[in-house]
Amino acid sequence: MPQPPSKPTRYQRTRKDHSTETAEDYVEAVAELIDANTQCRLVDLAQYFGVSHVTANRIVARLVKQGLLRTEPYKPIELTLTGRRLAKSCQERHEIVRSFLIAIGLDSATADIDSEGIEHHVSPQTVELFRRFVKRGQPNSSD
Amino acid sequence: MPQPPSKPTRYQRTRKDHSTETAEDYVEAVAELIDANTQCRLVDLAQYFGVSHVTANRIVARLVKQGLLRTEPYKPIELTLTGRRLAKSCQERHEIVRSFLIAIGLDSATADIDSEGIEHHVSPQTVELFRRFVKRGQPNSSD
DNA sequence: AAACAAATGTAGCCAACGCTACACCTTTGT
DNA sequence: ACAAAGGTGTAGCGTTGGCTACATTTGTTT
Ligand SMILES: [Mn+2]
Ligand SMILES: [Mn+2]
Ligand SMILES: [Mn+2]
Ligand SMILES: [Mn+2]
Repeated sequence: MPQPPSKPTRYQRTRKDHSTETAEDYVEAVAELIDANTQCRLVDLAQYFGVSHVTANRIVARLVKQGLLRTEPYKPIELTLTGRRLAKSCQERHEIVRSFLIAIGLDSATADIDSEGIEHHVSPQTVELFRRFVKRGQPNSSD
Repeated sequence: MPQPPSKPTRYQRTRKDHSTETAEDYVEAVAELIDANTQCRLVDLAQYFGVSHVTANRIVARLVKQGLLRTEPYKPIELTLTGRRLAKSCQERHEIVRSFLIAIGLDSATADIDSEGIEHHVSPQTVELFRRFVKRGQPNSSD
């Protein structure tokens, strides 16, 4: 038998979301820190995520191995082209989720928090619906 | 100095969401399986989540220790009162998120998937906004 | 009753992501 | 130049959640 696809459960989708979540958040953070601060040091990342520098260091090492970041010992952290692209698309998606939550009436502080988790679980279809909703204010009629 | 609260980053909130996610999903699943099938066996849970029975077993053991589930060897899994309450509130929150996504135009299959991840990251304020949005039907209807 | 199938339990492995403690490198200030 | 401070690296530990392999118990079928 040629391996029936046996569609993954929705829980498997959520697990997959979580397995890419760290990479997404880190490249996004590196991009933001470079943008705001001209460079991104390990301590900056550790503080940004509220973790120890050891945790940040190990994660950075893995993302280097995955081709998203570039580092030299004791030097600031840089994005590869792939990393920069991923950061950009994550920032856009994140911002759409955040502004959508605000558009339906959430305060911006809570929107900051909620969108940080939600952003990794929205399908392209959902992002598109959010985007349209934000753009046109209220309506979401079918068109 | 008396330890300034030093508000947790939004990433710490997301990590906290994830740390309670498994418990929430499992009690919800146990409740649904009992409701649909009169009892919940370990294999049912393993299949439900798409994991091995070993993984399900270890998680069930931890939830027993946490007072959410009750088990006897080789017997079906039961909810404690605390577990049943948690299951109910999670089911309600999950259903609000799911029906909200449908209300803004998402197909129900994708809503099933997305809501499975999103449900754990919505603050009470956001749930309330979702609930109101669903209640007054499409945004065009006024009340 | 015996055999077989299914469910459950247990041992032991791996990876991710937290941490502390300590060592080493770099930068800064005197 | 050198000491202090700060940033980085590494060793080692804990928890969670995946897995395979194998043992044991339970249920079903002959
Ligand atoms: Mn983000
Ligand atoms: Mn995030
Ligand atoms: Mn869920
Ligand atoms: Mn999540």
